[in-house]
Amino acid sequence: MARTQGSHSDITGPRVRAAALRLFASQGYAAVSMRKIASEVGLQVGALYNYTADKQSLLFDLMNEHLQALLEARANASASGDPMDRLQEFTAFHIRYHEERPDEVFIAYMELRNLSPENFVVIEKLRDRYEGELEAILSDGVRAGVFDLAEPKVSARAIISMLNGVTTWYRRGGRLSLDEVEAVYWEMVRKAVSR
Amino acid sequence: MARTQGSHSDITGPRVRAAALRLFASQGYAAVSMRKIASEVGLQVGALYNYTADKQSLLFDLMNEHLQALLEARANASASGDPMDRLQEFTAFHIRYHEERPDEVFIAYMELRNLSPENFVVIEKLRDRYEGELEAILSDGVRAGVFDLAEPKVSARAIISMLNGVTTWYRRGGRLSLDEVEAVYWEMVRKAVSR
DNA sequence: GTTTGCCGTGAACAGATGTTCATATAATGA
DNA sequence: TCATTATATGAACATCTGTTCACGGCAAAC
Repeated sequence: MARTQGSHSDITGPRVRAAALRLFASQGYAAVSMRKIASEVGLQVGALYNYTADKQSLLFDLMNEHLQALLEARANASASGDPMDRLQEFTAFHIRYHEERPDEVFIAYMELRNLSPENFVVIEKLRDRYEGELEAILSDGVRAGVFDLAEPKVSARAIISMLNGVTTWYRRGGRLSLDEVEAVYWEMVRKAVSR
Repeated sequence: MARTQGSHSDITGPRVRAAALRLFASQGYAAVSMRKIASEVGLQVGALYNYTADKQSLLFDLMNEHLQALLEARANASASGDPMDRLQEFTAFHIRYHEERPDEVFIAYMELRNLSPENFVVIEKLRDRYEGELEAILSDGVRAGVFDLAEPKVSARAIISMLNGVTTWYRRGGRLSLDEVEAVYWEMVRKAVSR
């Protein structure tokens, strides 16, 4: 037997990545075998290696693409204006962007330790760049006298942790709409940074 | 060959759990084999089964003991008084208790998906009980007019997420002392819940 | 209509996996 | 001193692991 009718690289490739994403997110990188990914796509194991050099690259590529897309989306959305407006925009952006990509986010925060050392530094740098944007907003606000924060760097981490928590419990169709969730979190963030 | 001189169950047992704890925390449950745990303790694999029924029980026992101890520590420390004092006490308690047990905390939040379904519901219930204590403080505060929160349940989760973040970056001997970190977080929590 | 090369299969590899068990010794209690 | 028990070994098990590769058929290019 050989390739079945109508299969093409530009279809199978994304399907492999999508399957890996879903499986890594739900069971964890180490618990997912290449054979599980293959059978999810409807292939034999060997065929996966037409689309990835190895399992590690599959993980790295997923995280890298996610963070690249995140930074790009930020670059396009980034508001100018006073720090309070920028902070609100950042909060809303983070909650919405992450809610739309729960699997990517989950992997990016959970599977860091399964990256090879070289891959880890790459991903860490991208993550720091994103978190640095929030820190810059907070520092600007402190300088302008709008925010009252002794340690903007620590506060940035605290806010990111808080916002990331949304993805661990929020489910569409639940008691609260995403608009309502966003409003609750923004109220807390706004008050937390104000004097 | 058989058992080597001076080995005893009440020494080896804790050593097995300690090794499992350290390895699970640093590499993840799925990535740690029973042989790795055994060699960390200086045993052959088979001997581990004198101390645990299987690998899954090892994980469950670690998480269960951690959460039981956490709830017990809470029960002893729980302050009465007005909601603001109770919230401050909870914040300080959480940061300190978790900082002292980074491995246990890490496992309790990261390895939930590697629990069998039956074990998961047990652990989830314990975790909900802990988070419920914070929610109760917030609800009391809202009732008393001290706090201004539209959704105490959501706010409780937000605060827990924020506080948990400390363990992901805080390291002893860093730029900030734990007292300083605690102060920064408490300022943010206090302002976030106030009107 | 023939050739080319992409995209699969299926088997093989060397080693790792969780778990069980017959066996052997050291420590304990009689 | 001897029998018992607790605690370890080491080998075995069936299965799974990531990765490689010779092979073959399909579809497009000439």
